[in-house]
Amino acid sequence: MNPSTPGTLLVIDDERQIRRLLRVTLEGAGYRVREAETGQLGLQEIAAAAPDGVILDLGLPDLDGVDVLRRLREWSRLPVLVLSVREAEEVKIAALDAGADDYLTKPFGGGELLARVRALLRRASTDAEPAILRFGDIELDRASRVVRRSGEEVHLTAKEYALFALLAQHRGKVVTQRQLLRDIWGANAEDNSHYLRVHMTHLRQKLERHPSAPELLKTEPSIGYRLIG
Amino acid sequence: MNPSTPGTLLVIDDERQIRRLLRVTLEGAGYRVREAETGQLGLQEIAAAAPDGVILDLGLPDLDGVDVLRRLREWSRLPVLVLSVREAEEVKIAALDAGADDYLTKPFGGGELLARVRALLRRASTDAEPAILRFGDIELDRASRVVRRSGEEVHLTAKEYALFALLAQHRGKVVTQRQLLRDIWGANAEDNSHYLRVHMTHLRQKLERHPSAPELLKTEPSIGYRLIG
DNA sequence: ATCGAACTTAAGGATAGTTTCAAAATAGCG
DNA sequence: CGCTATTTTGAAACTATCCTTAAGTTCGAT
Repeated sequence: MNPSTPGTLLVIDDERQIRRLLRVTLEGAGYRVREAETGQLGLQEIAAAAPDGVILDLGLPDLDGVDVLRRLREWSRLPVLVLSVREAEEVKIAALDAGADDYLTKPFGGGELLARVRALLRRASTDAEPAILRFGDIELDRASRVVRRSGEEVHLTAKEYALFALLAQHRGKVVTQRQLLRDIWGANAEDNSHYLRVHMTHLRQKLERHPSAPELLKTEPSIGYRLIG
Repeated sequence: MNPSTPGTLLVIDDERQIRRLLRVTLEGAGYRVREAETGQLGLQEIAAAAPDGVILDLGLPDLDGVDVLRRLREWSRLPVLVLSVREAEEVKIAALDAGADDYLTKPFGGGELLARVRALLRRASTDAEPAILRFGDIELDRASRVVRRSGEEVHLTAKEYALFALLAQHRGKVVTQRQLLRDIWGANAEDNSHYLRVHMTHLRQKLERHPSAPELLKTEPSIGYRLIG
């Protein structure tokens, strides 16, 4: 938003055309841009110039883009936006797992690029959330891991708490079954949506006024659940 | 809108007459116009001159117009308006599937051409997709996966939401039935256009002021649907 | 005008998904 | 080690959503 401090970005890409496209687009929006042609040089540049964010093409000749990312993550949380071609799903996922903050599929429009970059840098600067969240007469105290209902403490089991906390973190948004399962039970339980259903029932019985007509913990059939806040 | 920056357009057409007609009409409205006689030359011109949009005739002698489009889409999302004769439904659909942004049937009036071109460029300039899209009194919050109508939340089923979100993503441009079916139901449901019709009816009943005279969700008979935004 | 293709709309049954209860397995704690 | 709390598993009833069928409508073409 503030054009005086949009920040410096490092583009790591071996194709000159793409580098030029990125430079033009980003400088047009007020960012300063540095370039590196290989992963090796990119890592050096990061250490030397300390940019505010990195745009990393996954199709690099020397190091695999994912490797660059892994190495970087050994010592830095610098925001990284990853670039890939549509087909490379595998690579994209590997990159996200290795700590990429976002990805963009080639070909992309200038507007989309800028939006992603903005989001990338914004996220990096503000990720603090208050410790106590309130939803009607329910409150979640994340600092002490306690849930209260009209002031009274409600005992939740580990899974119940994890579920509630995750939904609370995304208050108002639908959280997919897959996401819930992956975060709480791990990646290999992604199909056991039954777990979710059972624990959701328990949660409702502890937190809802009328458990069978929930006002707080809503179902989105075949998608996921959502906490109304 | 702003006559000082209407942009440069590349016309790719083998018929001199049509090129002249387009040039006159577009320059009259303040656009700068470049021309290319074949698909081959057109692609070169795009790479060299970087126009803001392309008007592509599908009836080219060297490359099939659809091929030109496919090649272009390998590296660019440049807005493309496609020109075809009324009879060539197949080709038109193929072009839209290959990534054309809009189409115009020959013969066409100058006013219609200009309106489409304006829409084409406007759309391209604002593809910094914000999380919340607005269409009249309807808003689509993609982050939360929620749709509101005059502020009130409207509940959409999974299919309805997918359909609406897909159309919204391509606001203003026709999305082919095939595209919709493939994206939402999967590749093997490409013929069941009836699914679309039923769910579109439901969507209209939830979102339109007068469901049987839709202002938002328009039908393009035998092509697809289009969300006016 | 009439026809046909494509579309809209309504309604019921089929299906996929959800809730709920309860019992079996597991984990955690004294 | 045994007890309890928790989680997982299983089964049944229930519900929302989706698909299908069928009738009516629109619109361009013959």
